[in-house]
Amino acid sequence: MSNNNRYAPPTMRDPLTRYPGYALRRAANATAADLAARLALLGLKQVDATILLLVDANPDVTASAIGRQLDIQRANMVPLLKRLEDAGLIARNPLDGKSQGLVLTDAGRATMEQARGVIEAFEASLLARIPAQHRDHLLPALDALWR
Amino acid sequence: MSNNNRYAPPTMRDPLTRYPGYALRRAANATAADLAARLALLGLKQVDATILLLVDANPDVTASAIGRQLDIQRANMVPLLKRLEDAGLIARNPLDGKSQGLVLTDAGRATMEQARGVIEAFEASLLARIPAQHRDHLLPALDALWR
DNA sequence: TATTGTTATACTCTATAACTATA
DNA sequence: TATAGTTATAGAGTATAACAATA
Repeated sequence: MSNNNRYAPPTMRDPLTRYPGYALRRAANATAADLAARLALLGLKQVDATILLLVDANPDVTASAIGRQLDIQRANMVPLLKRLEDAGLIARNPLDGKSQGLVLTDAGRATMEQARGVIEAFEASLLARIPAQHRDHLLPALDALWR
Repeated sequence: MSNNNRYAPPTMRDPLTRYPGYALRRAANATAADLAARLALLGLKQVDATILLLVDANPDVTASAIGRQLDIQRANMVPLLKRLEDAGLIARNPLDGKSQGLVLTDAGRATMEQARGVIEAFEASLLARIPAQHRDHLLPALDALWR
């Protein structure tokens, strides 16, 4: 007989599950793994898709500005953008002698549109898993924690 | 004049902020940084505190069982538990010729109690930041995403 | 003086494979 | 045959310091 049926207590007591902050971390990890698997079909990581959408919405944005927006160090943007550039998805556009504006290539725009479709499907499946009476409360509650 | 007042659009357009899944990741990162800073005052990382609470609630639990509960690979539990053992917080208790039950030492119990206090204060401050009408919906919504 | 882009580097976290000893 | 504990190792992701060139 299983030890995990409704008549017996679960094998391990987890005193952390009553904490919203703990549930927040676990839910973020679980859903991130889901999204990562979906984006991997496009050859993209989460951060790649995020950057593509951000560049699309902000043509000629700089690497530094993206880093500030996403909490990524300037230095760590370098290999990230190099990968996207090597993949032919973004191009650099000198703004002055120092800054470089980033833009999507045609291929980048096409990939971005696919990524947006994947993200929207992911977000829909995420919302669908939440009981209806809680659903609309999630985004405002989360926004209060980071924005 | 600032570019971020209520009469001008923000400097960068972020098309991702309307997605609950994105907000989930950002909120998790932001709150994890907060908790990490608080626990660092006790010389603990988040995973350390988690393990201490789990061992306290489940005396003689095995390393493998903790790993399953927390989604940590067996192999990665080894250095984690070694650190806690070296710090004198946990002890190993042979169950049979193969398994080792983990228990808290007296020092481990004291540190665990402190960690629990830090976590409860963190969780209270987290909930306090969420508007009252959304507050009670957070935990059930998150639970639906990972449990 | 502050900012941009960059290089180099170190550290943490995580994933994988393999091995042994025991249940 | 499956599981527990372990070792070794490789790969991400991230943090820090430093530098040159430009605003």
